[in-house]
Amino acid sequence: MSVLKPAQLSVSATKRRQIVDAAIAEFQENGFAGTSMDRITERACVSKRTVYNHFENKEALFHAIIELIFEQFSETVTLSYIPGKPLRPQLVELGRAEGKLLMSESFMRLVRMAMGETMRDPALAVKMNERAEACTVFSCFMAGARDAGAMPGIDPAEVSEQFLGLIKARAFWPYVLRSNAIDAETMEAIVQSSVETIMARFAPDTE
Amino acid sequence: MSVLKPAQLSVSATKRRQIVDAAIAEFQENGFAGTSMDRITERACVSKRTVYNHFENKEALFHAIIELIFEQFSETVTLSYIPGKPLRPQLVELGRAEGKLLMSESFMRLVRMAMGETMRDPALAVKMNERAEACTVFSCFMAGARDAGAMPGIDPAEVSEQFLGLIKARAFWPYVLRSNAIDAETMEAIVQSSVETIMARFAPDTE
DNA sequence: CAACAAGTAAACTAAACAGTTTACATGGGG
DNA sequence: CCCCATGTAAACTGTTTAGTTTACTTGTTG
Repeated sequence: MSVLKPAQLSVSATKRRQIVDAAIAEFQENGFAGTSMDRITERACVSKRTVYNHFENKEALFHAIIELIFEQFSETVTLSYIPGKPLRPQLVELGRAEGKLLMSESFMRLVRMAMGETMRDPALAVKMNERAEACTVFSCFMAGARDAGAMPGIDPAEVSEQFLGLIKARAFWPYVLRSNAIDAETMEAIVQSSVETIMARFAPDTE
Repeated sequence: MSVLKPAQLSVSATKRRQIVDAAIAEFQENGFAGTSMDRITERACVSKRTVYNHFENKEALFHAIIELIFEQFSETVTLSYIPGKPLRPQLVELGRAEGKLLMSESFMRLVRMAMGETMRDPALAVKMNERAEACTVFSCFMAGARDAGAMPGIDPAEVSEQFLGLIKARAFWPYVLRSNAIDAETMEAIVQSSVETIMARFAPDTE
């Protein structure tokens, strides 16, 4: 039992990394049922037994990977409302952060695959449910704005859902269904227009 | 070659119907890769050769079915703007029609599966792209409202996308990802609030 | 009713798959 | 320096799959 510090290359748990990387790619490209352990093995440049030493079976490998990717992305959008500063530019900033995530090729591939698998695998749906609390960031932001008097009397959950909805309607949804990539310019316009709508409804007096 | 009129039971193209029904169920339950032709055969109470007489292969059967279901649903939301009548109740009506579709169990199952398959099958993405023009209904409605002076100066596409986005953010998206069913009461509240927001932004003077 | 299109059951092929086993290699810590 | 965690290659099991073939039956139409 080695007691290596995490920063080190940990000998040949590099293997684990190779497996995980290969599995991510394969699952993203072919979904769960469409991916074979043999292909993962080959892509990872690793023996099949090694794969089964690290992960009990295909299902376990799949779940480990979903967990991992969600972890990686849940750290992306982190902003909170700063009292005193005007609301509009802060909303724009928040929208841009979300936009950046939605423009990530790999994130979108993951989401598309995961959606398709929630049907086959109810446990995955539960996992996604828990992780989907990234939306909490938005909710907390709106609560902060309300408490500071910038958006008096609103329901933070409702406003954050509407704001996210406006952005996703044009930046996320079309991308998921039709593989329409979105350029930075369009994304900026979407964010601006979404902020405009939210302000008109929930902070009409400002400005 | 029989020349039977469509209304008739067309002898044993009943078989075709059985195959299609079974395939719809299996594909919705297990996705493309997860579905076997044998299971379709069995569920259809039909011989395997019969399946292959009607559809060249699994892929062809899958595409025929996607086509079919989209056809079936593209007729659901059909409303156009009526000049003279006030805008708000008409928007509510439009929102309710969309809501009804989103509350359909079978439609949502299809969408979830289809999303997962768009990755594996680019041709499917193209097909969904074409079909997604159901959104045209919304766009035309908004254009009608603009031309009648109810929402002056708007971009119909933008408004329709925002309206749809607001509804889907709470009625569609959570359902897709987390299998959260939505009751009629909640749906009505969502429609009302979405209309409110759209009015605040794009028709503020009215009322 | 004869003939043919369409259906049936069941066995078959060839490939892919998840997961196991075997016999062997290696390299780093005690 | 020796030992054992861990890794490797490759063959193997048992199952599942898409798609074919064969020998036979049925129902509709001319």
